[in-house]
Amino acid sequence: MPELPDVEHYGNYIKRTAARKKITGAETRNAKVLEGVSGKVLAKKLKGKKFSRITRRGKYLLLKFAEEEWLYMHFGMTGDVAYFKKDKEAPKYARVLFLFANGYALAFISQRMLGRIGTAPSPGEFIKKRSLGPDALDVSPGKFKKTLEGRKGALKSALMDQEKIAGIGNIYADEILYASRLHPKTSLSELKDGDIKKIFRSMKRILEKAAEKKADPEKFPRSWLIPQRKKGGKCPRCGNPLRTVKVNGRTSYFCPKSQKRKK
DNA sequence: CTAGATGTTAAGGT
DNA sequence: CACCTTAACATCTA
Repeated sequence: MPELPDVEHYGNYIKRTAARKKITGAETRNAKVLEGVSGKVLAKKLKGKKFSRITRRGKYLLLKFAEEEWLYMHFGMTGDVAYFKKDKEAPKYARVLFLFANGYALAFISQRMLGRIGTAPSPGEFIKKRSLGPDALDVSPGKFKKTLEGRKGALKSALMDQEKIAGIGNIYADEILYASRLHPKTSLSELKDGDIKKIFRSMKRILEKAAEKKADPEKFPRSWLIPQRKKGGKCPRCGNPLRTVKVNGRTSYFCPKSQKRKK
């Protein structure tokens, strides 16, 4: 479930497991997830290095392993990381294993193989190349307002546009809209300043709380939409069945009672 | 068996 | 340029 809170959690996990361990190599089991680098070159680059710094921008995790050398990870629609003892069997769908001198390995897991791994000279260069917007947890209220103001299209599409704000996907966009009591098809042009403030505050609160709960929906407040975000789900506020509508080509869940369309 | 699932990108169009 | 839609990617599950 890799949106911002999930990736934040993976980064924290690596910080307390694989970080600062001496790397002895990398085992690529599915080269499909590699971008711009071969398994052989990746292993050679990493050998003898350590992941010395870990940072995140939106849904991308960036790991420093040398001067001007960073590894980036993106998880696509499904993904995880797992640190395990190498004499044990690797987790299912482990596509790349980073091997350490202590006998452990870090698995990059990608069931649907939509995840990607590559290298970049620095987070700054990487962000520029991908045109990533500010991280959703970092963006200031002023910048947020400017990003949404005077534009066309659906609010939800803008929230999910990684070049505008990085980190929000379909699931958390629904949660933010639910908290803001806005219909998923609300367009940017009908938003008032008060709405933008409300959306901003909901966004920060939700992403922070979700990251704190390690992106585990079972630990989310029961007032949230996500645990009910499934067929037959009910609105935690009023108990009525949630409805769905397509926005941006993706399914949106919402409460028809509290998220009415203004226009 | 079929449709849809947390994402991104390309290609085409308005 | 800004924005929209559709398809594709590979795999699993309802």
